[in-house]
Amino acid sequence: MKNVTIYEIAEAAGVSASTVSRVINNKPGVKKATKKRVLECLEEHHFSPNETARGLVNQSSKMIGILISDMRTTHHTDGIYYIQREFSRLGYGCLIMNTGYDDADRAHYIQLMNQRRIEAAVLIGSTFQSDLVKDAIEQYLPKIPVIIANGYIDLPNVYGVIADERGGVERCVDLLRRKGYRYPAFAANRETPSNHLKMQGFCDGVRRCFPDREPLVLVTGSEQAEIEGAVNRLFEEHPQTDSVVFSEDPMAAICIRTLHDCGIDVPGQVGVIGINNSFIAEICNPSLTSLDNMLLDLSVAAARSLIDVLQGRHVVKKMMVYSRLVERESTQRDASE
Amino acid sequence: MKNVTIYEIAEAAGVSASTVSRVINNKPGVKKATKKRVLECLEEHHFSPNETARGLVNQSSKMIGILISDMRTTHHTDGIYYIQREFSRLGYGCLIMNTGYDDADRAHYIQLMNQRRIEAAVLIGSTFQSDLVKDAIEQYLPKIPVIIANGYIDLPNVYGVIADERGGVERCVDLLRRKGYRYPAFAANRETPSNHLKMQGFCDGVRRCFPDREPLVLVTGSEQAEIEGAVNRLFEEHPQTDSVVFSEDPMAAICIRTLHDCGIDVPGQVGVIGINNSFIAEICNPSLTSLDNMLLDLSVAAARSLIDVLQGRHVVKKMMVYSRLVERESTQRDASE
DNA sequence: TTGTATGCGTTATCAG
DNA sequence: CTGATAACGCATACAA
Repeated sequence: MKNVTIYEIAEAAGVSASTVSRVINNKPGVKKATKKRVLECLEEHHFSPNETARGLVNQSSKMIGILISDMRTTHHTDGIYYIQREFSRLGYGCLIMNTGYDDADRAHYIQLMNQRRIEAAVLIGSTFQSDLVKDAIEQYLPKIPVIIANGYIDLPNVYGVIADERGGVERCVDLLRRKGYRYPAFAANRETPSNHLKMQGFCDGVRRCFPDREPLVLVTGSEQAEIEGAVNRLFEEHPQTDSVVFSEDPMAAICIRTLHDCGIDVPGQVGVIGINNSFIAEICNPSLTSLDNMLLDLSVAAARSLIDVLQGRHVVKKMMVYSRLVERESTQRDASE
Repeated sequence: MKNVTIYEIAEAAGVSASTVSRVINNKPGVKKATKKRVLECLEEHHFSPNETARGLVNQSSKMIGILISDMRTTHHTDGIYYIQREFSRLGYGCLIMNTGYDDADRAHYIQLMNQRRIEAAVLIGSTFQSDLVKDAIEQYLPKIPVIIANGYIDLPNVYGVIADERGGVERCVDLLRRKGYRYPAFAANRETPSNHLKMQGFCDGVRRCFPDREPLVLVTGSEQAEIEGAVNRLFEEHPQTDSVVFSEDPMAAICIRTLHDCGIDVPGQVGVIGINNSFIAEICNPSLTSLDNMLLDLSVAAARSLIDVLQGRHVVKKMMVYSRLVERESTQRDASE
């Protein structure tokens, strides 16, 4: 019960395989009548062309590869979704792989992508900015366009669109000062290039807004218990702390919960800011002020660029999408105190 | 700068292409020495086999297809993640497509999957239980194993593992009664087979726990504003309502926010239950009692089944994963009132 | 142990 | 307008 081939169609229609091929691909130079006949046979036999064979002869897989560390990190799924939809529209399939955070594994996945002869690749996340990944791209994907969402690698075939994390977080500090907070801290879940930029932005802001202060920065881990623990420790060891910027909304949400359970008022006693402006920011109580780093716009830009490259248009190699600070209740207090 | 082929390797190593092929595939009958020489050339030329060509000759794409309505619905990404990882381990690539909710589109995507000659398919979500999808499977994927996560279609090559939504929601009603709530309502975001089962479970529960009561059920839409509106309307039109079960956690979270803004106490005046036991349930304030329908376990079971089928083992055609009710603060009141 | 020839399903290049 | 024929890159039966 294998799939029917153009030869069987050809036989059924009393023509040659080439004619069938021409009909399938809407090529000119086929008599109306025969075309109609072939079309009928195609329909009747439920023919659907073998893309594998097509890919072989056309030297084109009509597939793009999407690499992501872990697609369960929700703030990236919007991007994948968008990219998949756009490329689907153009007849491309999307091979999606979760690489994890180990660079050697990633190199392996990049090789796999090459074996599938993908025509372009999207790497999602700043953590793909590493030497091993760079080497792997040079070795396995040197000729196809590669775009990094929220990152950049300096190679001829690599494009990047990055978020304005540093500037965005710096503006978070501005906001905190405007609201009367005096002792801000910054907490990241893990060490990533992206989080590093956020830390830098935070330090920039603190040094500018509170020149006498040493920026207080911590790395917590991603588990709920770790974050709760870190928050508790933070307020024990630095009781003067009156505001925290978190590298991701969920962390901020957990912080709000934790403080609430300790009887600490947000935003009255402590101001909290998250990053990504995700759904969680809306449903927090108090709702969460969050830095929207425009991850979706970023993916949109990435997809557009990639499509442009594939269609031979000139494309900016590296660009930045500006972020936007969305104020909500978690920083809403008078600048009085 | 095309990719190097086995012929070029053959030439470089001074052997024939078939020998190279044998080495690559670790087939027996190659002299140690030549094998070593070939291996060196392979390494040196950065050879990586063209999976497209392999697929053509082997009649196997080494790809599975994953169809999902919208991967932004977070409670499904865990499943995709797991499935991708398991199949990756076996050397399979995952072609992932977001189909949307239109059945005709889905049929189209199923055809696309066939063109790529995927070796198995995973359909994620109860909404794939439709006649058009069934027809499409019969027509385009009649011979490869297809598994539906949280659904089932009666076809020889289709397997299904479903969640115990009906029983689970019925137990939610039990819990509410035990906690002293008397006027429960149920709200779903949209009409899906899965939500339908939940509604039925709710009705079962109400009829058993409160025989004199007519079950109160509403469909709200998925947007935040729609849900807020529905909640407000619910308590206007049915002021006696003292508890609500929502088809998804985020809806419940929004409800908690909305009630809080109206000065209605949860769980004191109103009990709230969500479904999926997602991250949101933990960070709600009050934290959210939620029915864990074991979506991850469900995906695990689905992946296992699919792998078993592919490896020729016998597999249960249809199975159910039991749900688990996780009590948190949003229903935590004494049964007094 | 190795090489030759053939085919996988399709498209493209020629002739006719 | 249509039909042979040769690729595409690899694997395999068969010969040597």
